[in-house]
Amino acid sequence: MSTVIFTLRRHPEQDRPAIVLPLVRRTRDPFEGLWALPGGWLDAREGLDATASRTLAETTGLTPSYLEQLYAFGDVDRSPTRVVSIVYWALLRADEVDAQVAAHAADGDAPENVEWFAAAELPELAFDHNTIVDYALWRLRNKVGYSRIAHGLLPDEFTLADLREAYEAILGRRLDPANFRRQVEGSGTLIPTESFRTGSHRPARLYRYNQDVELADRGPLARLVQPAASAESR
Amino acid sequence: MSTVIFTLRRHPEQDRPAIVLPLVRRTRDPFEGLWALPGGWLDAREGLDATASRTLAETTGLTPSYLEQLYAFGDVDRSPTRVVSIVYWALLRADEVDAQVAAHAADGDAPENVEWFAAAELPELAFDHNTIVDYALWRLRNKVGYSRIAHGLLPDEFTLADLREAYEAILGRRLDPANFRRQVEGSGTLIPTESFRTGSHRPARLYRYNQDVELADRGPLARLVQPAASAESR
DNA sequence: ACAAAAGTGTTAGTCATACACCCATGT
DNA sequence: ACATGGGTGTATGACTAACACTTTTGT
Repeated sequence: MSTVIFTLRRHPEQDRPAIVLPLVRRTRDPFEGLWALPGGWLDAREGLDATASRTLAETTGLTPSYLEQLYAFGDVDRSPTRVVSIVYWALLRADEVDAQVAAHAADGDAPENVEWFAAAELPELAFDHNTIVDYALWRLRNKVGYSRIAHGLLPDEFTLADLREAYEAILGRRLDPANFRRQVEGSGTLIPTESFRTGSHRPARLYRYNQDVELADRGPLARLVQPAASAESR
Repeated sequence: MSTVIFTLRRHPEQDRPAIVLPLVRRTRDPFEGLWALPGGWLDAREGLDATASRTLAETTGLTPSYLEQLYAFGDVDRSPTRVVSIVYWALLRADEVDAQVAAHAADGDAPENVEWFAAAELPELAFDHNTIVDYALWRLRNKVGYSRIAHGLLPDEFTLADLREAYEAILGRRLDPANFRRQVEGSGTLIPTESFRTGSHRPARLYRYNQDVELADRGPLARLVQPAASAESR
């Protein structure tokens, strides 16, 4: 069981955010010393989703805003000892990650052997994890085109530019601000607030996500899959 | 490991084809007597795709024209003894199924405890298999909208009406023949032949699928997943 | 001749894209 | 004042859906 965890990070020198994900350095064979996806072993008394949530919390200390099964990998040659690995992928809100990282830095108890990498510039990973990340990114890119999933990367309140930059980071290309505004406003998923973000140039209106709308349509799986995210009802 | 196997069947009394799938009657607890998806156990020396192909062949005696992993189900309450089941779904060409069924009928060695059911009128199934079939149908419906997957249900040569009826069976609604023709002709996946199917009214041109085009874009998984269908290169 | 499916043409509506333009703010 | 991002307006082309129409066969 492994999880590809995505969030958005704004590099200090750059002005545009990028997709980043946490990796864990392996401390034993096989692939000792290489970076790998965080994961854990399936507990006999635990559902698959619950296991993914748990291992994710153990790595990042956070609850994902979105969690979905990616694929089950089980080729005989993917590891010296053939292992079937069920892989999930998740989105974390950028603000929660920042808060968590800051808290760790203050306490001096940053998790050992965990590091965040830009998804576009990954090193060689253990097992078939490079392929797995590629597939997760592909799924994310596809899904952003027909769902509201990008909101899973943003805080409660955000500007249209924030949202657009999230889309741009995922898709890897610039979007027309004017057209983007109309599309997203017409989708009925945004609730405008009366607040504005000031600081540079003309203030931008802050929006809030309409929690009545699911981030993604999971079809007949929706009633089966109940992530422990009852915290964010509405 | 289970597989949802779809094919198209034209009922004698009806003129339109419908989606059907084979089920196996359980001969032991749990759920003895109920119908269930065909499946088998994972072999230690076998990849997941290979296992799906094998169990599919054991049930139908056929090689699928399309095979894709559906989902890994592993809720603790899905079975008295909690089992993680990796489920695949597959498409079979209608003509191959007909030939196989006819051969069995002639030999009198029709497989025991296997029966084909219309996907729209399933009985109560064992485990969570009703949900699994619903999900497979949902995936099929979605996929038919952005891929050429419906060709996996058809023989080498087919008319546009055949193809349209396959789409209609999957989507559950009628399509405009004129618009359907233009869309599919413009997609570049069809090769017209010089043959026509006669028999009723004006003869219809037969087409052939362009094997250079994949039935569906599998993204970064494409190079990993190599179904043993090298028979149909070109 | 007529019914029915094969196949062509035409039109209206919707949507994505490009881009010109005005608005409001910090410097 | 002016640069810059916020926000509005508008034209164009692509694609979808609806449907009238012609063609070709079997009966």
